[in-house]
Amino acid sequence: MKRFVEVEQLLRGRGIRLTAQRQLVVRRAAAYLHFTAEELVKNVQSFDASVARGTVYRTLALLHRQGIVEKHDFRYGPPNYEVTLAKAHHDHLMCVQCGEIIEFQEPRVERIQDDVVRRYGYQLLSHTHKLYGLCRACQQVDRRQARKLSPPHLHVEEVVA
Amino acid sequence: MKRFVEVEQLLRGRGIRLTAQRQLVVRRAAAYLHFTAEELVKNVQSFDASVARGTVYRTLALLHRQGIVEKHDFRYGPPNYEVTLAKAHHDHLMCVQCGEIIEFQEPRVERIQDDVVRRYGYQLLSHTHKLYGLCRACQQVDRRQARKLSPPHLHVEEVVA
DNA sequence: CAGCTACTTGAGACTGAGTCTCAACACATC
DNA sequence: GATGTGTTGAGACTCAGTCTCAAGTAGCTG
Repeated sequence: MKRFVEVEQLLRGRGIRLTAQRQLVVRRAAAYLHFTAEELVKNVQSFDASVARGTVYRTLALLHRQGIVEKHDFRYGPPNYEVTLAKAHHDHLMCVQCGEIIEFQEPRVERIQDDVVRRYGYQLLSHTHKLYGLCRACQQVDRRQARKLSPPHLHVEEVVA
Repeated sequence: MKRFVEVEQLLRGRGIRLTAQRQLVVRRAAAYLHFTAEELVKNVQSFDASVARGTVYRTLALLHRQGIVEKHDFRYGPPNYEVTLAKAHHDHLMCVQCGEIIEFQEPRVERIQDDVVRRYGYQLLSHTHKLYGLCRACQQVDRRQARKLSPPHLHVEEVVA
């Protein structure tokens, strides 16, 4: 099932009005793994130029409040958003050269976190765990850079379904 | 030994000019555990109002390039900076209510990270691991909130030495 | 110490990302 | 179709951060 259908059902179920603009924003957002707010604005406007920037931001905030999208502050540039509905919790590994983002799961880390939090008497609400490095391809590009070769490869990120 | 002395020695050793403005910025930065760029601007200007905002940002960028300060994107608000010179690596636990930040070390997590990175063929360069929750005091404030009691406590953060 | 060069600074314009305001519009319900 | 509430587009605004540039300063060299 396409991801945006679930999101739309959820919103409707909560009595939230699903206007044409909101549908477009939801569908475009669901088509990407990770995106910045401005990327989403451009993408939405390429389908319907009359949708205002403010509307995209508002809808994004709405989805965030509803727990449907998550906001990630990767270093380097503005925050990334991600539609996480019906997705298991995961953390991120990012290539600082080409920007590829890999999602990983590590239950062992989650257990250690509980330890840490207990140690300081905190109540854990959420966490972020981000690893930054070079992907295999970029490590090679780096090595070839001395010889000034090809530009870094690109990762196309649009989800097919 | 005061922290800023080390920083100043390091900069001089690398042939970087230590102007009066830079000294002031370094000293004020070293006086805090965590601070935002704008906080630092205000703090520096309270000692010498003639120092321009741009100079503070420039010096902060210089210290960052020199590996002396680290930048942390906590959610909620602009990024925090931290003078990390001669400080062991650590991660952060933050109270989302009062903003207290605790630094913790967890070698076990570092080992698991190496696993993850190997699994995807990456070369690890750095990482951030942030836990968000409620500190002991704020958990209690939360419980009392139904009865509308005292405002949240404050954490004074200036370092004494 | 005068002259030269390179670096640094203050002031303020500029930018990008995000928020706010408000009049116009759309929708759901009666 | 009247009414009330929620949503939208347009554009002004804010805030953090960057850039530009003329003026100032430091560190040589002779």
